[in-house]
Amino acid sequence: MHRVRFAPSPTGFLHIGSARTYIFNWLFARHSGGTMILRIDDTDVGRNSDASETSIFDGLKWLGLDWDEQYRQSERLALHRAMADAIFEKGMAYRDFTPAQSGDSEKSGAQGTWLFNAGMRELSREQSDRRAAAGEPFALRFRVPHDRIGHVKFADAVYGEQAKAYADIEDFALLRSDGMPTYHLANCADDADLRITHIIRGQEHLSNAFKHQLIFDAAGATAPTFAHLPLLMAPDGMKLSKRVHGPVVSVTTYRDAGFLPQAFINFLCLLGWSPKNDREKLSREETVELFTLEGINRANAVVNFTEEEPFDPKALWLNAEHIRAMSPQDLARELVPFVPAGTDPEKLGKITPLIQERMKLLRDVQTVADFFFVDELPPYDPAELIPKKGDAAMAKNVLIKAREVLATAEFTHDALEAALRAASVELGIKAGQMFEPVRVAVCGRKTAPPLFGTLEALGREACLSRIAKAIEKL
RNA sequence: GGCGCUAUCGUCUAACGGUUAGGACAGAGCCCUCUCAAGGCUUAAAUACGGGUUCGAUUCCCGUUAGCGCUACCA
Repeated sequence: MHRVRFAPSPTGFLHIGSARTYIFNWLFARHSGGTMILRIDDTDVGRNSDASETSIFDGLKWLGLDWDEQYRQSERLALHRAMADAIFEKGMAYRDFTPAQSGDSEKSGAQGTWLFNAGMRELSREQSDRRAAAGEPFALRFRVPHDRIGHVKFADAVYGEQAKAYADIEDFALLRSDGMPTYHLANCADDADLRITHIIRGQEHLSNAFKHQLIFDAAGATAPTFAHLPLLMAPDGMKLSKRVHGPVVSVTTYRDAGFLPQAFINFLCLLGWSPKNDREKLSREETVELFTLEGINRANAVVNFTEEEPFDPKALWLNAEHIRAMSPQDLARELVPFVPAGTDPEKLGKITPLIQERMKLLRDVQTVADFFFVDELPPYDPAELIPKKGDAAMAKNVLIKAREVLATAEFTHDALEAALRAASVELGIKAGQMFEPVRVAVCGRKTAPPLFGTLEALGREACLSRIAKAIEKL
């Protein structure tokens, strides 16, 4: 039985990279009939925030991907310390009384890898105990066997066999001087305790996995299978970050713009994973069915966005595909939050099929169908009313004729079309020349949904009054 | 700097060591058409570079270059 976990730290908004990690974990669990675990990794007390946690839950709720068990890392500190103690008692960790390094002073120093703080590794147990008993603060560090020849090894389900020489791994911290576990320790202790079978997470942890392997080994636990995921990059080649790339990296931005959850999931899982059958648009069920770790590739993927167009064109296209695939009834329901409050559901039901294949985002209803929701059309240039190869006089004739015809015609798509086409014949003009002024009069612009359905949805009264107003303009 | 990872059209990707290197998005053009879409057709566009191994490398190996990640008492 596979057990996987998503373990976000509540220190920022739910990022699309994190969402993708969640999605892959979820797909793996559901595909294999396993267990999905949500674990809030909140050991960094200073940086945790409630807003961040809310954002994570909101985001996951919107995605609609459930989980089976939930934990909070901060409630499991005893477990973490027990593991640290066990490792310490085995002599595989030691106390480091060196005061915490102030910031990134020599972070990118050119003098090779830092391995440990001089003098601390060799402290005798007596000395160490005495200083600790005296209340001197210390961090607990893993005693990496630097002298040992050979490598720490593990098989990554995505990246294959991994090996790193003991001599290249620094004595990382297990416990901070305030007694709180570090990420490495807490992670491994929890993963072991929760009997996690597969750790599916971002590639930024690939190098950390050697340390984690060391911890699992030291604690006498079998390490889960690691499966690292290629990272999401910005178009400028940088790692996506809220700070430099803004709201495009936040899941709620996609939700608020009117992405369908499944379209968003579809887009994200195609970034770094392929069903290998040229399928692009996938339903949730199909994705679960097709998902395997073998389909994950190794190169980072870039999410395209610009100042003008904040969403990846492929994400937009997929969203449009999913929108078109919905029943108009379902779509109308999704549209409700994007439409003026109090919009008549019946009217929305009439409008929806007219705009369904003209939308990329749900919020597009506001620009594509705006004229349905106002009593009075915003001002437009009367010149717009003049049809191709025509003049103001023709426009006026058309509108007067249209007003006459529409006053009596049955207000259904087919009847309307027949009536207006007949009218154009009567006037001796092309059908297009007939439709264009009517469209502008009724919609306030030249590009709009199909005319007859629009007239029908708008209703006789509104059409007639808008045409009358247009005639006045000429 | 050290260590790790990666490299196919602009982007996402496909290709038992043998294909005219395929698909999709975005672009261009045509068709359809009451405008706009949608749809159909067409088009342009890639194996980073250099060495091997092999009858034959996108595919395997080595090097170079480039990018990314880690190198914290953040995660």
